Amino acid sequence: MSIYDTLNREQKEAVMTTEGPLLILAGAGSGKTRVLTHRVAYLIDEMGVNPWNILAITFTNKAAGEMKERVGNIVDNGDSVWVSTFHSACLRILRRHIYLLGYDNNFTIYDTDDQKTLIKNICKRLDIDPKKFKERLFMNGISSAKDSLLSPEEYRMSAMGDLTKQMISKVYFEYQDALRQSNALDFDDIICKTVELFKANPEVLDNYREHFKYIMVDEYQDTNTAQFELIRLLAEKYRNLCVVGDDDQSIYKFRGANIRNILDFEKHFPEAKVIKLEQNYRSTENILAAANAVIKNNIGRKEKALWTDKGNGEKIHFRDFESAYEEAEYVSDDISRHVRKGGKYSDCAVLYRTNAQSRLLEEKMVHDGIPYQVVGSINFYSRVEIKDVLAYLKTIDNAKDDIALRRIINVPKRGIGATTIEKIADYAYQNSITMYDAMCRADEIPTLGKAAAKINGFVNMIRVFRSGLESYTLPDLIKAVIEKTGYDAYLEETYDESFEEREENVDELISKAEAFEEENEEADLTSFLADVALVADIDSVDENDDRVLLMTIHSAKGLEFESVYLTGMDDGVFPGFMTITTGNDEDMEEERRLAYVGITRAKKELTLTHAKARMVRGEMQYSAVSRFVKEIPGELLDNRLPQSRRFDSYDDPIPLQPVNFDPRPRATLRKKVTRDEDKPFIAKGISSLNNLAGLSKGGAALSVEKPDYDIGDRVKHIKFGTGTVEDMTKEPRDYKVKIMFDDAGPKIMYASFAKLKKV
DNA sequence: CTCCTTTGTCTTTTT
DNA sequence: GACAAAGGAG
Repeated sequence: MSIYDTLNREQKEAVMTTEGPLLILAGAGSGKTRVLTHRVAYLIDEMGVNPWNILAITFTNKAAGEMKERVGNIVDNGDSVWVSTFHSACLRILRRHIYLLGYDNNFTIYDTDDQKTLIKNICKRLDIDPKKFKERLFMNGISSAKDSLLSPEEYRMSAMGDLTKQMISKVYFEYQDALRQSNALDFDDIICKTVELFKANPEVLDNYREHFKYIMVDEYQDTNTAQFELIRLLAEKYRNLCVVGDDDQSIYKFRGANIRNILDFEKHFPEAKVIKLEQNYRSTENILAAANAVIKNNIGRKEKALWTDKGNGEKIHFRDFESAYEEAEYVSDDISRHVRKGGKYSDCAVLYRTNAQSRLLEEKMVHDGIPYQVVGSINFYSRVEIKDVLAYLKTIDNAKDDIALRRIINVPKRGIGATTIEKIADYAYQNSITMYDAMCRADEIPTLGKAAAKINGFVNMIRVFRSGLESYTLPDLIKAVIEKTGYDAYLEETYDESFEEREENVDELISKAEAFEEENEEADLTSFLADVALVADIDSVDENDDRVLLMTIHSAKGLEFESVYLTGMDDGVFPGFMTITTGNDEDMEEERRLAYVGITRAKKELTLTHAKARMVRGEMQYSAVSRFVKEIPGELLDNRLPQSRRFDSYDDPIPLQPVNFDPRPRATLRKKVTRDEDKPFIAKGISSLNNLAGLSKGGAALSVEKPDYDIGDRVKHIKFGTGTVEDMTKEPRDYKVKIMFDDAGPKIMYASFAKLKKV
């Protein structure tokens, strides 16, 4: 009996088809990870392929690590297989060869924040009105140009007759120049510079073609044009390319993912063999039926028939709530119940469409003492304090990085203000040198005056760090930076409330540097910075922790849980308001695929929740049950939808508009709200809001009416306990109350949401 | 140059 | 409700 006997017929066929192009259409939960690992093992053990000749691309670092581990469990010399993400694989290649494109091999990586800062600076220099042209527009424009491998020149050609595009083209040129000047690459560059490298240097490409004779790509449906081109270049010679994907799970169009890559695979590789994996080993029949019922509303997909032998299982739970607050309460309570029955916290995942929705859930879990981890929202490495420290390291490592330099030049404060910085930037720009080089010549810049002394001090400090680079270990270097710059003290005086947490984060960074040195032989500063730039938040999840995971559905891709809560199943939240109003079918289909991904994360239990009202950007939003819930046959749910809604067709726009929908531009609406606050429209909104918050009991329906407590009264809050009302001010829409809580200290809150009870 | 307040803006998903 | 930018005072 061999390890391959545990595979089903199709899986076995996929594992044993080692030569030529192969497309594996792997439905959700069909065991594709097993297929991939076994395929690697089979190549090595049975086909005698050198592990070094295998390249496997995964979607996250975490997935790469897991696959490496599993392969290592099956075969002896699995270590030399390249298993990594597109970005880390390309990074490894570029570190060796990018000098051929005129960059230094110790280039830095710009994340989205850095990108934005750079574009902002460019816009300022080009005198672009930020009100008319938003940075976002340029970022998206440039990014999608790069995703489709358009150089600034090519983009300019395509921009003919389109004023906005011409504008983007201008910025794109400047942006690319600035990146080169700073010896930096952005995320997209990591891929497309590799393609550029291969195209410009056939001998390098050939070298890697010989290296990677067998290539596998996971989550193929989410590759973009640049990634496809990269793979095509590498695989063209030996044509041993195996891609695994599911067109129904393509959810990264916004990031340039091109669903045609999977739909047209057989056109690009006519000799390709196609294998469908349709048996689902993850979910019960009910969950699968729900997923199938939703996804079948999409057109233009590859037909698949997922099935399972796991039996019906429990019905899908559907719960409808008056407010997002109650929704969070239910989810939290239900998880507690699950644990009381002997389950684990880590069996459960709470998923939502947008990161902002995590807040209420989190509060509730803190309150109930449920251990949880929020994945996403703010990546560890994008916290300000971490970015600051990293900016120091970047400046020490690669002094060409202007963005990093600008970040720390006056943090902590050392008396170098905005005017001085702009003078340096101007001088640098005029002389085509980096800002750091300009600062080294501070005495030659006439306009600086006495600020020059401060700049010399800064430059000297960086020089000292740099001279210590040889002798310091990474953690020591970070510690030295924090000490010499007085960064700890700076944190304490800048963030009076959160400084402890921030200091812990910095300590965490030091431990990560320690771990990095242990794991890597060549643990130099450059590679540490690169490693850190490509870490996704999901990579930090440890299965052995018994915690509930909270994350977006996007982050949950590739994961599975015993019990999944899909929260915020509201029309307007999921699918998003924008998708509904623009009426773009493609966008709606992508949202639907996202729903499909969410549903299919569940193994045994699936709970869908909807809240009739929730706060979105400070305003109450009312919504109907998500159309995706309505696409699930009623008999699969344990709780029928409310009759009136259930049989509404959602083609009919009127009943499904959020109650406060108003076609006027926001600004107009807002002004009106503040000016005549007791128009029926508003009054109605507020009173129903009060009902939802459970405040109508005392008869005080309108929140503009005074609460039943006053300054000096003792009140009780559900989370903060008892306290004394210190101040109360009437605002147009609500009362703002300041309370000194006995335990939690002073808080300012709005009366209608605080749910304060007089004691 | 720095600190504070006020004003305005907000499509969401991430390597 | 959260955050960045802008404006004004010290």
